[in-house]
Amino acid sequence: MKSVSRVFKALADPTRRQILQELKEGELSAGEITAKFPISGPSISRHLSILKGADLVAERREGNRIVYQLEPEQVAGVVGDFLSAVCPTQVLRNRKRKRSK
Amino acid sequence: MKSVSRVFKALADPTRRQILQELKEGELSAGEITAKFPISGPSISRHLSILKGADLVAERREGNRIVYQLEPEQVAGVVGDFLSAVCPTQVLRNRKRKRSK
DNA sequence: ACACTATTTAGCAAAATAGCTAAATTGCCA
DNA sequence: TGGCAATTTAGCTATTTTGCTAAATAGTGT
Repeated sequence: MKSVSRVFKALADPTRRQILQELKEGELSAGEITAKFPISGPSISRHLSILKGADLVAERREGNRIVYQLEPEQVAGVVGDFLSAVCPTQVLRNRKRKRSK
Repeated sequence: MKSVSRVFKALADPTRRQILQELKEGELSAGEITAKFPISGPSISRHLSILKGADLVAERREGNRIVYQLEPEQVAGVVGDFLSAVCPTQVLRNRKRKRSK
C-alpha cells in the first residue's frame, strides 16, 4: 500500500489519533499506553503496529518493555503535503484567524 | 459520529482524497467526477455523500445535474487542528525545508 | 532451568467498507 | 403526459477492521 494511504488509514481511527496525542507529551511503553484506554492490551498492540507501519511512531525495546515515540515529521510531512495539494494557499495561511463554527 | 472522525474516515479512502484534489481545480458535477475514475457512478455517488457528510464538499443542484464544490476551510480546519494537537510547533514551522526521504 | 512481567501473535466474531447491478428519483423538454 | 439524462438509493457480496481471549515470545532475575 502507498505511504499516504497507510497514514490516512492509520489516522482514521480515533483511538490511534489519541495515542499520537498522548505520545506528543513524551514516549510511553505499550503498557503505559494500554493503561490510558478502555480496551485490551492486544488491541492496543495492534493499533501500535498500524501506527508503526505508517511510520507515525517509532519503537525501541528497553529491557522488558517496548517504548513508543511519536514521529512528528512523518505526521506533518504526509498530512501537510495533502493539505497543500487540496487547499488553496490562502486558506492555509488564514486558518488561525478564523473563528470556530 | 464526531466531526473529526467523520473527516478522517472520509480522508482514509484514496478515491475520496483524489476527488478532493480534482475539486481543487474547480467545481464538477457528479457525472464529470465519475468520468475521471474507473469505478461505477453509484460508487462515486456514495463517496460524494461521505465527503458531504464530513462537510468536505458542498453540493448544489444545477438543472439536471448536481454540482460539487470543495470546502477547503473544513479540510484545513479539522486537519490543521489535528496537526497542531500532535506536532510540536517547530516541526510544523520547519516542514518546507525538509527534504523528502 | 523456572518463574514472572511485558508485549505480541493467532484465531475468531461482529461490524463497517467499498464495489457492483437494478430500481427509484429528479429535472428538462417535446 | 411521456421520454430521456443525471444522479441517488436499495440490496447484495466480498473484504477489511476492530474488538475479544488464549497462546506464544522475549527479557529479567533466581
